[in-house]
Amino acid sequence: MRIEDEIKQPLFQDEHQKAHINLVYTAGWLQLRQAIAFKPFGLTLPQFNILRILRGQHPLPATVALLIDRMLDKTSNASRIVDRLEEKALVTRTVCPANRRAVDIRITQAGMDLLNRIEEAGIARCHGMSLLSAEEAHQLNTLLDKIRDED
Amino acid sequence: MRIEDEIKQPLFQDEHQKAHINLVYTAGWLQLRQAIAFKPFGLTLPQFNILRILRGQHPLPATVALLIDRMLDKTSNASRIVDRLEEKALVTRTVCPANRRAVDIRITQAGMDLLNRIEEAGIARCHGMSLLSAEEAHQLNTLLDKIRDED
DNA sequence: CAACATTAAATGTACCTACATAAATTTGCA
DNA sequence: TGCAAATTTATGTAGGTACATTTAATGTTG
Repeated sequence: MRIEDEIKQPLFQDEHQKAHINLVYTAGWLQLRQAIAFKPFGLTLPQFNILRILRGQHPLPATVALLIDRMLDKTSNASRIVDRLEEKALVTRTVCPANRRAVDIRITQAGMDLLNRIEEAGIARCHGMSLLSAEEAHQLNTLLDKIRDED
Repeated sequence: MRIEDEIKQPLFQDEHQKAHINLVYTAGWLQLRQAIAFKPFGLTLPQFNILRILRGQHPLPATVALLIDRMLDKTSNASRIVDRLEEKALVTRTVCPANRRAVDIRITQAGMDLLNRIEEAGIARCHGMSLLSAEEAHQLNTLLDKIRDED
């Protein structure tokens, strides 16, 4: 469906404004679908992403600072997301012996098992993007990188 | 900056997964910049968007249902966003005489003035997108629409 | 060494989404 | 008419972002 019809706004100032709105709308569309897919596993998207980072580190621990560094959303509150994972016994938190200000965060076996079950279910695959050819996906990457070029 | 470097993940499964992450990341990047621009005016992005819809309706009122219909984020809670705008006296809420279940929401003069000041400041223009040519913006729109085609 | 600055994480606040449910009103129909 | 169903908004709860502040531990420096 064209973006015009999705949000019932028939005219945009120009192709740039339309692309801006389309980009934000489409990202939200993708994230909503992913969130719904994760719901049966009792995970939110940020929780899933942190679990994956922890698995990538395993058997080494991660600190909160490392999680923030690796996360898509740098300003999110990793500390409180880890709270929820800890409540569900998917991660452990221990004071780092080498630097007692820091906290060592590790994925548990239960966390590993959950990630495996999610991946076996094929949930983590990129829904939606499958309608693009590899060439189109590459084109999209190029355009997106260009948008952020002033960074 | 390439998305690989932004999130310190050197390798992706394929161009599709990369495009997915790139899309979500870039949308967040754009929205954060917009949110920062609105902050001096005491508005959040959803509040600004609702104010614009109300101006589009003016002098007719809008109902909550109409706002939801026009918003990018269909599942957002328009009712509570209107709460905040009402507290700031940027909108009014009156029971709709024709249908007393519904609520007539109208932008106030203060709301109009605020929108004008924001637009004079050029805040609402599409940051970032300006680095794309019109042709590229069009290409981007085509790709994004295609992603959501299974809708 | 003591005082101060810096760092790492946690916490508080405001506002947001997502979703379920409640409350009030209107509509439809036996 | 009367009552159930549908509609419209508001509210409750869980979890998220954004940002300022606090707390504890570590570095640094006179």
